[in-house]
Amino acid sequence: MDDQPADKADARAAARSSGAPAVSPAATEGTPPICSLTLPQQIADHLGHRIMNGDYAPGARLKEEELAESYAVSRGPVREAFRLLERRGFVEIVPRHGARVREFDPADLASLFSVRAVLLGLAARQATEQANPQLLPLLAEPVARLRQSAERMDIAPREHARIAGEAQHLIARFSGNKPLLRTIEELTSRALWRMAWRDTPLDFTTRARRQASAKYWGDLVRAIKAGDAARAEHVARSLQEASRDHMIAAMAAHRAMSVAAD
Amino acid sequence: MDDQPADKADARAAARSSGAPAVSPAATEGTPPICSLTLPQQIADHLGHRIMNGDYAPGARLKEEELAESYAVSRGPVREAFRLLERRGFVEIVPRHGARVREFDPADLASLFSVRAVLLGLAARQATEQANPQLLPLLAEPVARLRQSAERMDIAPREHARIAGEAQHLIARFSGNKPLLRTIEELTSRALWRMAWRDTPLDFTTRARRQASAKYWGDLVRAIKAGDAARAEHVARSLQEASRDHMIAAMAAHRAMSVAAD
DNA sequence: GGTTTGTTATTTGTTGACAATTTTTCGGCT
DNA sequence: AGCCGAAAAATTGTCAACAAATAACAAACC
Repeated sequence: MDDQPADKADARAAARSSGAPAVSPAATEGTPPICSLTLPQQIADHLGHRIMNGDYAPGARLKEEELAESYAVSRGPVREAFRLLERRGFVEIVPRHGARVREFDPADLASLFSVRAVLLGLAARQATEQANPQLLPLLAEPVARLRQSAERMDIAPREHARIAGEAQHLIARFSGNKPLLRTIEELTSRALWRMAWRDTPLDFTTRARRQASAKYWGDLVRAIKAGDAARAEHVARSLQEASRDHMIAAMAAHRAMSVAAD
Repeated sequence: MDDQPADKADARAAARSSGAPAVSPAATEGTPPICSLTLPQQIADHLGHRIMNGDYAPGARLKEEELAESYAVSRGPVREAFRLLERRGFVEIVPRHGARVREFDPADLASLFSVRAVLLGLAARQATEQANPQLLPLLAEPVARLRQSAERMDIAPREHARIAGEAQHLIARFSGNKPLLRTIEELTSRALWRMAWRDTPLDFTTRARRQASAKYWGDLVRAIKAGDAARAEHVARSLQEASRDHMIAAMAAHRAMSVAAD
């Protein structure tokens, strides 16, 4: 007696009532109005996290119907979620072949950081030129925490990275350059994804590295305070490039160890 | 006797047979297979050109159904075309309010070129480091044409701009940095759109400017040939920054004249 | 008269079905 | 046995209709 659309409707109902794989706060049917986030956006966020988590390997196909079923929605929102994820650099959409998780080209990681380095350099320069008096007070706190973290090594690597990212974001924001901010944020999300990749240690933050980084940040703050835009650019860029080189070296070492274990 | 869906179907049929506002080679029903380009892509291309042409003012709303009817397709492809155009920076999509042509913030134009300048600087540096022997021969032709154009002023401004863009693209390609190339191309498409805006003269290419530009290109080629990556970066960046400053000045002058005409 | 609220109308969000295309599989051939 | 070709299955592309949300408008109230 069950006609075909019935099972799908049932699946949706089940997913909605049992909150398991449902998008997030949709849930118990009693909560009607405030989702604020669009359905495709919720799906994109969730899928993005799953991709970062390694649930989908790079190059894996993302089938529309399959995901639509798992999220208990139709294919339309899923398709739009793909577009959002493509914009964020997580997937690539090939016209007649569907969406795939973007491949992981290790060489691109270094390239990504090189680009980010020059952009953050420019951001530091323009932020110095803007000379917004709000910047230095706001920057003081994360920089102090970074220094403290380098001295006492009492902050987890992820937290250390988060604070550094916060400081970089401040620089980008106060550059007063909207396209620059936008571009940096896009590249950052891609870079972080690749860095967070699976069993990569992510603990590139040795004591020496943290101390070097703290020194750079001190120099950068001084340059901004002095209004020396050219120096600010140079310091910010060098900071990022040093970070990049350290990361590449650490990854090479890690890889060598892995190979040796075979 | 005509029910509601009939008129729409008629509209589609009419648009298909009379090739007027149809996308492009869809047409007479007999030509089935080779479109190679997806429907949303065709729509996005066409809409993009219309936006560049000024047919839609910045901030104008792009209504799905309206465009769907004009292109004789459903709303689905139009919606996806919006997403493509958003990626290219032509429109912005506000979740529950639809798509609008992106506003024209003159300040962003200078910012865009600043970002482009540092990125092309990095591209020149890395292209020099790569030292691919194919680059210099390929670069020779457009640079020669640029120099000739500066001497004889016998090339239209648009063509001059096109050749310059071609040379820049070569630098970006031969940097061997995929994320960099990608980013530069994205920014370029946005910048060109804004430059081509309406009655803007676009003729920033005075004789003096062309000569200065040609000189920069000569320096850049020499730096690449000499393998001096740092100098290549500096020259390429300076070239773009000079171009940016000239453009800003020209636009300010143009604006002053327009205001004086009131 | 101005503000607020209820109603209507337009526009976007979502859905399920159908069509076109691609990928896979199976059979036949060299 | 390996390879090419054709049918079948699976997957994406497109469509038209329905539902929800927003925007516009009108009327009533303060």
